[in-house]
Amino acid sequence: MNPILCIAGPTASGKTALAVELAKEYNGEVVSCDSMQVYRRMDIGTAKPTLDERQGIVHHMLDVAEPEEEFSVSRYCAMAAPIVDDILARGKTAIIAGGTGLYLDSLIRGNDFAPFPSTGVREALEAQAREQGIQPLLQQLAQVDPESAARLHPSDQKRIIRALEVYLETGQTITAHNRRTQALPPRYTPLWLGLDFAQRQQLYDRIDQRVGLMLDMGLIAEIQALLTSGIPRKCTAMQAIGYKEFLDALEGRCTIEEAADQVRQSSRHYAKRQLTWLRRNGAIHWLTRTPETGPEEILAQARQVIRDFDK
RNA sequence: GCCUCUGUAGCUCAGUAGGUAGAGCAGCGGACUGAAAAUCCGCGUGUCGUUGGUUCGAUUCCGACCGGAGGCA
Repeated sequence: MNPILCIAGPTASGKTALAVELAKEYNGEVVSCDSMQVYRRMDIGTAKPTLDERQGIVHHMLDVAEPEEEFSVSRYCAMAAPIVDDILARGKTAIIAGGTGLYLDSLIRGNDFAPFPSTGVREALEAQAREQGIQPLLQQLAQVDPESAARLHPSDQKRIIRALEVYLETGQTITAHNRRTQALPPRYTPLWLGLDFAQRQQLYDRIDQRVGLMLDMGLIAEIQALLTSGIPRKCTAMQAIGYKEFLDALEGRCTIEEAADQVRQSSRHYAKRQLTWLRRNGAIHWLTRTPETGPEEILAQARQVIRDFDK
């Protein structure tokens, strides 16, 4: 069988459980692919698999950064690729499981990223955007990289700034850079499995349920502990769904119940975005659940896909 | 029981000086290459409570009825 399995799907779709079951059957190790589970001390709100849930299966890429640290796709790939290679070298199956589409694709395709400016270029551009609006920056971009300027929506400040900073820092356009990395052959060719539901509502119900569970498990206390440890409120980790909203409640901007509603809402929106990302990946074998299908049936479907692949 | 207000999209509400209606949120779709749980874009037909009447024409005016809120008894 293919030594690399990729398990994708929206939040609360059951990726963790499926990954562990398949790891047990195919002598595998799990490589988590989640932009928030990389942070230590953020366990409940990120739905990081507990030791019990891991059932003795080795999990990589969990707890590899402090919440106040900068983390990024590029760092993720730099750390995860050697781990995948090592698993394969030891003759085991690498099971890459997670919901962060960009990280998943970048790891698999072996994307190479343009250097990140260390000189405060970004801050300067952001300040300029704040003072004069994005229009001058977009015009500046149009001068050096007309393709990007045309492709990017004028409201997409974040990407306009990134495109500009890549040019200012490297002297090359992000368009040229992307073209080059896309021309490279993919680093891995995994067997893709995707989890989805026949009825969107079923996913949403699971999300609602999970948020309640997180509260019961002590999410509020987890956030308070992070705050007492002094982590800055505007670091990347604090943008995580379930954290930013309850932070508002803890700081008196809303009630706990309002925050919980907001978390459910943001999670639904997020799940939808995840599905949009995944849907364009034609390599995914979708395992679709209905209210009647239990975890065993999903596992059986997964086995079937793997068997078919081996033929 | 009487009086007043109210009934328009899944929700909250605008509006039409009579020519069959539009916002926010929800929902749905999409983009995405060093913040990605981030960031950004697109999509609005619904017996205008029911039923009579006036009118060429009613969601809009009038009546009755049925919901809802408040007030007086």
